[in-house]
Amino acid sequence: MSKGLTPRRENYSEWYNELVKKADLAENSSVRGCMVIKPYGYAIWEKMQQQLDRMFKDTGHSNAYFPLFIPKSLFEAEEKNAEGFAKECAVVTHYRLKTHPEQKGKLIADPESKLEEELVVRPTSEAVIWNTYKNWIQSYRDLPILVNQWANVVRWEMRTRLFLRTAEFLWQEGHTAHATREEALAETEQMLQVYAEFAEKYMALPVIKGIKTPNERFAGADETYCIEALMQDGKALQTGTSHFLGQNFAKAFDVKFLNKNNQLEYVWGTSWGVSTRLMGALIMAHSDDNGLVLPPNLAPIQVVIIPILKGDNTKLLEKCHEIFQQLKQLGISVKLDDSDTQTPGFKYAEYELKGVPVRVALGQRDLENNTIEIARRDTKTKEIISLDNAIEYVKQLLPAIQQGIYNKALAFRKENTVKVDNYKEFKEILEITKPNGYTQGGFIEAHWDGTTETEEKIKEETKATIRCIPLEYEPEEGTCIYTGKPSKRRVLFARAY
RNA sequence: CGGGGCGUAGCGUAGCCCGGUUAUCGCGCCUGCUUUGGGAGCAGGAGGUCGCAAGUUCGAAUCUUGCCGCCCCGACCA
Repeated sequence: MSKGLTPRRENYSEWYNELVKKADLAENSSVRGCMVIKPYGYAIWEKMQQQLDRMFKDTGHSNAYFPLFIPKSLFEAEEKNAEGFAKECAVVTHYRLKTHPEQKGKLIADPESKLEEELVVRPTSEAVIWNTYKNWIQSYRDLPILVNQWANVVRWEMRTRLFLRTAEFLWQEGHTAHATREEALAETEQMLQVYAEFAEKYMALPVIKGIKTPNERFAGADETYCIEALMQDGKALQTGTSHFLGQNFAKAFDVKFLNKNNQLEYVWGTSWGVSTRLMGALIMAHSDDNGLVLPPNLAPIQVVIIPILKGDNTKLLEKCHEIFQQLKQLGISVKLDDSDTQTPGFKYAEYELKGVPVRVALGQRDLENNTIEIARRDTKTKEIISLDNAIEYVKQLLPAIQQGIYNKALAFRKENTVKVDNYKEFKEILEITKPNGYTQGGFIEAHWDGTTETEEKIKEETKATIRCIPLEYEPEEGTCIYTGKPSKRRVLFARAY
């Protein structure tokens, strides 16, 4: 482990890449565009999964699993969806290898094994799932269907970055079917709410809920809802989406049901997902030049105990084990690092790099004074307190850190969200680098005339896109910053990942 | 797919322009001793198809050609 990270102000994306690797979250694999998620990184993902899964179950959903491969004919069925993903699909064309006729030890796809129908590796599962739902649904009594799946998907991206954009990634995709438009819309909004709550309470990440413009909408949806977060470099990151599919997939796959009046109707659908990209959001929202900063609610290790070993450590280690047990009984995930292969200083740096929220250090001197040193990762502050209060102190410290991290991110977002009313200022804001040396742009609230042409022009000229039409913004009369045409509400612009 | 850059030990690199003993240095790794309250010190040690292939040459990490891979910038994207 080499010392130190590239500071954010020197090179923000270098900082990100190094952090992901040095904190043992993930690494590049020998497969182009695909990553290996390492145990520590996967542990964080598992914490996310567990909590999200709980929230899905609490809102009535069940998990299921659908195939990785989608026959091309099925994939084609919903035209817009197919078109939207066509350019990034991996396609299976053969089902067998054979020895190379000339080169010993080499294999080639057996030309004899060409598939009659090619298989698309799922970039998303609407096609297989709606094709299946067709068989599950006859009557209004079969509805709603509330299913989620945890799976991997493949999107052949041209440029990839660990967690933010990889050719294969892990996610969950919810797919629901409903008898009415209202019910499907309510589901779409409910799941957006679930995502927002998860982001704010668990990831300590404030998010803006909104609706995508037609241009940014999911291929095959009537409406796409999203949550958008602001990263420390001033770029926006979409952290979750929830789609109202209307009857598009029902029509494409002929999914009808008999309603109470004995009339045949198409089913209404939704789909919603979050991915391992959340890991990228977590990293870029909170971490600093010393490494990861993890919110306690998602930290695989919430508290680490480091004994300062010297001479006879029997009493010291006894005390450490006692503290370990007491914290563990409170349901805190705690690690006692009593290895003598590293010095304490090394361990401090290491656990800081890994974002462990609370560090507890105990040495001979503490035993004599009946004290203990407690350090918090988010503020980099440490205190020496009485050993008698240690457990209680740590217990209240974890929620305080969780809140502290959220508050900091929220304050950052407020500082970096501006209302802008003319295009000149709009362009200037995007180019200003803040005193910290690495924040540029941020969220810009501005009026837009509602046309795709204007949106595209602004994107071409500034690289900023409309992240969403925020749900919670009050309507406000104004004029489009680009065309001067009338506008009824502000939308949220930013440069985005 | 266009434009730029890079492949030398697990990682980061020097050497290449101007070919010539045993391929440089740092981190990491191993052993031993001393250490341990913010990334320990000293001593010793292991580790290399110089991306691959062909060519030029008495001789190639170094020059030439071809190929492969990776990174950065653009178009596409959770």
